[in-house]
Amino acid sequence: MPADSFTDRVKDLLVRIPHGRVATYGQIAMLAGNAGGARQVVRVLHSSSARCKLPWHRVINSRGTISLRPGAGYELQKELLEAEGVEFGNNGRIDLKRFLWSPG
DNA sequence: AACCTGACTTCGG
DNA sequence: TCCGAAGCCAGGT
Repeated sequence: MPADSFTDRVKDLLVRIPHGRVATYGQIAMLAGNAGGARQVVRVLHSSSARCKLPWHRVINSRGTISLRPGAGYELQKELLEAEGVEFGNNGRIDLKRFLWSPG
């Protein structure tokens, strides 16, 4: 498989997300050079998280909430993020103003 | 090659 | 602010 595909660039970006920060699917897709490819980021996470190679828990949706449904990993992701210092609001939202990762 | 699916995003009501 | 519908791309079947 190609080494510089969109998928591989997504992997590189994911491992660059700093500890205690989060990124959105759309953001990763855009940084990887494929705006609108948010759903592909999901696929990458499936592949890599299955291999326990990437910090999949640091990826959330544009609303600042966890996309996983309760019982399907939601609580796990929340705990992992809180363990890194990410704070959740009463409604389970993360303040993207403070925790969203910026490659700059 | 066509169809299906998914941890999304955006828009309108 | 919340909900439903439509649009989106790539990999798996």
